[in-house]
Amino acid sequence: MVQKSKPPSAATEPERRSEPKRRGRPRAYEPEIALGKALDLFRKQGFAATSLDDLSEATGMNRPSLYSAFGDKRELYIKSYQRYREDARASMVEIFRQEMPVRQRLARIYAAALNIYLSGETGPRGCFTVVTAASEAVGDPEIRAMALEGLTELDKAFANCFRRAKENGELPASADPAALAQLASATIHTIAIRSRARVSRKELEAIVKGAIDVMVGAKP
Amino acid sequence: MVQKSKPPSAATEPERRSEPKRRGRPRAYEPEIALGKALDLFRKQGFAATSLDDLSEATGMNRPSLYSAFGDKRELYIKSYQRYREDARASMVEIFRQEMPVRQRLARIYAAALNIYLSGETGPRGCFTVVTAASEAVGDPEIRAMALEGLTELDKAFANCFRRAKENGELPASADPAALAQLASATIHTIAIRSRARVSRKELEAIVKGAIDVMVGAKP
DNA sequence: TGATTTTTGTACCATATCGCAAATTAATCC
DNA sequence: GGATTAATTTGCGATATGGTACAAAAATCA
Repeated sequence: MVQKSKPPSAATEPERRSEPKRRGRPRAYEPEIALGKALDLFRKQGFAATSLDDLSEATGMNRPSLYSAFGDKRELYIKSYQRYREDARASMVEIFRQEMPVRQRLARIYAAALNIYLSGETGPRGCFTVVTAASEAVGDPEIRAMALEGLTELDKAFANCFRRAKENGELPASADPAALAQLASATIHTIAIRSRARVSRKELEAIVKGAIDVMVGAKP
Repeated sequence: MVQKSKPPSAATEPERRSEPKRRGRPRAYEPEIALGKALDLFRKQGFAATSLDDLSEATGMNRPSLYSAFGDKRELYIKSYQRYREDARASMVEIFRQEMPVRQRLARIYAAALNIYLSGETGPRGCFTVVTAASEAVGDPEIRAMALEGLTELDKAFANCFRRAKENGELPASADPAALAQLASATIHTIAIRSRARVSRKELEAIVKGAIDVMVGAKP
């Protein structure tokens, strides 16, 4: 029940700035990587199918430690989802910010999404929002709010992207950024779902290419 | 533990043709409606979160009866999914078959989809494939095969639809039916997901309209 | 009526699950 | 070194879960 054989010495703990010299027994785990392991499990199995024993084994923490660190199962699920959203946002925010042609921007966003969805040792992990959060959303208002936030955040980013493209003359004046954005989001959703059904990366990339062609016009 | 207070007399059982005069004690349930109740539950809660007690209560059958009729939980889940796909196909096959303008055909397909996704007494039920089957698909080859089948079946129907539209001159010669089809499927998937997050019917219809406009051109 | 057949109803088993309490260990503070 | 603090470990308990055995019930057949 140990996360790392090597205990975190002062030298091997670069993130703790100023070393606050915590009082009691030191933690045998690092919260961030433990949360990452929990996230992996929830993404793979969903909420109900993931037991505390599974989580305990994956994180290397026993149950009381899990509770003291993250609260009960539902809280851990929610914290995992927050972490997922932060990671996903981090992997895309730069692509949305930098200046580049729409086509390239879209291609890079979808490449980032595919990397998130297809990674995983025991099979593709898919998208947290699509695979499990949407499922829990009907019954849990807090999860529903987070899922909605995730959906609209992506819609807005895409809408912004198409609006800029229109201003740059990359899209015709008749283009509707909001409608295009929702199609762009829909493409994200469809590859998330298909990746769960183990559709190959190649096919998913073909879907992405076709979608981009329809949205911004076939490459000249 | 009774499905209907009125026992099925010979007169009130129109579907059993020729009345084979079954030998033993008559069933207290009708398999078709019991399967429908199980389907509702699985759609709402997914596989793991649905217990046999839940299923027993919903179907009005006790567990031994459930087993003798449908097998274990996984088999019941698979039979529910088959039933769902049959129902979904039935609600769309005519729309795909009949002769009508693309725009109208798409509108009617999406209306049918929304009816499936938004119905439900305790909240929107979403799409079986998207909400729960995609989740189980990574770990279960049989479910994965069914999910893949459902996805490609829809893709093909849409591709066929766009191919005909192109032949009829409703779409430009440059249109790519396969790419459009995958976008049309993606739109199905996105409204399935959003419906689970309780996005209103109005908003979903707006998304559908925008998607149709992009796919076949804004209405003149 | 009595034998046969099929389904139902009750009860049960072994295990899994969530959550927590109590004792133990390892660090710092004085 | 002893007190204090915080995390770990072990283990428990109440309940839930998937699955099944077995007897009672309700129909047909002879």
